[in-house]
Amino acid sequence: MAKDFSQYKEQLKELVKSKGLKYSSQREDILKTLFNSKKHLTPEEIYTEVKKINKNIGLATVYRALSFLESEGLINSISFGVEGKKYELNRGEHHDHMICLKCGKIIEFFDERLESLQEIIAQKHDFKLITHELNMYGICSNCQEEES
Amino acid sequence: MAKDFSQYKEQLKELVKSKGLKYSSQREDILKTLFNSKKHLTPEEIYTEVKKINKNIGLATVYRALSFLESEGLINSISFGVEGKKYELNRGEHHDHMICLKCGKIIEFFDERLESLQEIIAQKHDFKLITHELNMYGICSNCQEEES
DNA sequence: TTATGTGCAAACTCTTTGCATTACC
DNA sequence: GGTAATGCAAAGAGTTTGCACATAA
Repeated sequence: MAKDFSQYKEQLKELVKSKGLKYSSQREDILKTLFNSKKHLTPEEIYTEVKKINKNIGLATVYRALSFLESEGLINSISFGVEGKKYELNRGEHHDHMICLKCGKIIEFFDERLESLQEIIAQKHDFKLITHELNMYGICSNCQEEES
Repeated sequence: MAKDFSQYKEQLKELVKSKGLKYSSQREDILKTLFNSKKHLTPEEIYTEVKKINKNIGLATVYRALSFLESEGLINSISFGVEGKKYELNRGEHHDHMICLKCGKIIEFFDERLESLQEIIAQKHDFKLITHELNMYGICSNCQEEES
């Protein structure tokens, strides 16, 4: 069952309170923008989106909020070769990415075998695995059709 | 058997010739710097290194050479969260990376099971896999000892 | 000789920071 | 009322580009 936005909002409120910080509508709006997005967004895209709700927000606030939210684990970022950093809401389900080199489409997937295999490899190197990032680059099925 | 530098130099010469371009000592020096390095280097670090051989080289030349060499597959780049893009010589052996979050150490590894599993997953999504990048983040064995 | 490659500096893009002001607790 | 958060503008870092000159073919 997917969480609805009020649960993320609650999470943010508790986090802010537990740290003795203050709640702000800006951080909420940014979180909501990521909640509503089906794809990964750049800081610039988030800024544009949030402005539709709150015309007065500044780009610096977006950057500040993003690093805060990421350091607290409410959101995640991925960085692909050329396109720079992109953010997504941490919906509590780890996944990896396939990125189409033609159209830029991002396919999210999860495979348990991949997870456990990495754990085995880490152990072999006496490495304490905390997290990982797997990006598979190639051509998505749509673009393959267009090629032929 | 590991290749020695003359083979990379030859590869560069042939590439340049086949494209109707010109050979330059700068590109060679940059390639040699990557050949001699045991770790991944940032453009700035490469610039500093190359300057020891060729005092007159410009940073712009380093950037231009790096994107040329990368687009031709002679070198590879990886980009970790904060530290930006880093380059390494393509020694013809694909590998993935473990990155220690404490000391920044990079461990290279290769595991065939990981490769074939990705191929299987890609097929399931009708995705034509071309390349991938797997970064595992955690604590290396040295840093684990220090912790306890 | 002629086009590519280079070095330098300026331009650009992305991100961070300083500061006065606003707004939460 | 006191402190964190914001908006703005300026500063920084990293990278790219324009142009005149150097150099390989």
